[in-house]
Amino acid sequence: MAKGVVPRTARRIPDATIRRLPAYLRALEAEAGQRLTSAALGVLTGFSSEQVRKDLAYFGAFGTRGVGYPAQDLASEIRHILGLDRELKAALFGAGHLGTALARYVAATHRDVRIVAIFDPDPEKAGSEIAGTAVTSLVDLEGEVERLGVAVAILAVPEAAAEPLARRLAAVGVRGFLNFAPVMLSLPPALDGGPPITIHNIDLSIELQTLAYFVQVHETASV
Amino acid sequence: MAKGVVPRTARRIPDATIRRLPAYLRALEAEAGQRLTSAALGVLTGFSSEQVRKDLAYFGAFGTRGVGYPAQDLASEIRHILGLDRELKAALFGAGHLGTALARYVAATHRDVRIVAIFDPDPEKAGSEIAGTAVTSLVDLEGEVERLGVAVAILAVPEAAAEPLARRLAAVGVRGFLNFAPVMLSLPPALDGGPPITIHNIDLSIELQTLAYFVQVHETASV
DNA sequence: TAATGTGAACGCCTTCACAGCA
DNA sequence: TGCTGTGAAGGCGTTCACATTA
Repeated sequence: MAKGVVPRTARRIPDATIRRLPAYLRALEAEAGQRLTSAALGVLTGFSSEQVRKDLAYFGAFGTRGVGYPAQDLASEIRHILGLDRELKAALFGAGHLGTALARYVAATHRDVRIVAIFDPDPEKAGSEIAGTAVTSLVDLEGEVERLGVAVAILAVPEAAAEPLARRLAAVGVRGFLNFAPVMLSLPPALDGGPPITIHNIDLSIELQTLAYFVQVHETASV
Repeated sequence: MAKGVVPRTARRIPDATIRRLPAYLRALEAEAGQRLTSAALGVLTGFSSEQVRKDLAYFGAFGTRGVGYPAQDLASEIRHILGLDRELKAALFGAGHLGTALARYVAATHRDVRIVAIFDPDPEKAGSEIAGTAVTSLVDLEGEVERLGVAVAILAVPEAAAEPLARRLAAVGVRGFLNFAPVMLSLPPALDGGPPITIHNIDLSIELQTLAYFVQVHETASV
């Protein structure tokens, strides 16, 4: 292959690969050494060295044969691939315990993601502040979201509130959702040929109930 | 998800199938009608009808050709498969905002999962109560866990605390972990040929950072 | 020599197509 | 007739094996 800049759209990249990139990034940032081999990165992240090499090779040839990967440069590269070299503007919905925990966690650990607004319908919460961001009522929700340029929404709201809210947000251009409510969000497939909408669901019940299965199965299996 | 050794059952059941069972169960309980076809279940859960049929067929022939599946019976069957016909005893670690939210959510929505203990090192929290369960200090952690028969642990603790804690718990027989700390837990592979340990990680950073990728990619793709 | 980058083989899931049965 | 249950086909992702190169 010709040397130099590798086209970023050359091949289709597996979702599974994308989901491993944050782990590589975390490991690279924690190490901060000069170089790491794919084997070392594998140990740090729990993936095989072949997996590490294949994943990274989708985006270009960042390593040096016989040596390994340059930690700093590779970290920058992954940040760029994930789009974390530009600040991601997020809005949080729901200032309950879950929302509060999320806001604090993001503020404390993600320089690349900024929570630009926190919305909650409770009038008693409006005006308070969580991790440096004011809690706002839902009056003029759409106006605020558009004014702030919110790209993604984090939904920490009750089950019934999630879908109507998501629809309103999708209508004003929010294209990513991190949904903690135990419902399958079904949104219209993006208005008028606009960019697709991505939904990531985090469902505690699924995790708990599948955990129940694996714990139970292993119980019977050992007999 | 953790891989885990697969026991000898009739057929090997894909992990992906297990992860869909809670969605079927939720849909069946919400409907509560007499019968549902695989197509109807598919619409409710967002999966294809073939997928629904294949998943259910792994465990037996529950449906009637030309008719569909009996909602009540199928729900019971799925609860049995997941092991939810016996109460799952869980302990929660960390009584911060996240832990509080989790405890309340589980208490409010899961009759089949019971949080039998909440542990937190903060002496000011010990003695208080969350969702009807007392918060306990870490004194005699092992004794309490064994006495209560804790099967799974929910870890809502700081990053640094997660792995040492998990090791202590694994040593006294806890076999399932739901880990919210952003670390790859690496536990010894189950002591003396005992049952395997299952770890489910819920990592907010991974979800946020991959969401950043998809939002970004679609941006460039549409131009 | 050591470790990357990559075609090929493999295995797991999903989708397809249809046989089987109330 | 209508919908389930299931072998076969197909697709996707991981693992293997090795050619490649600093």
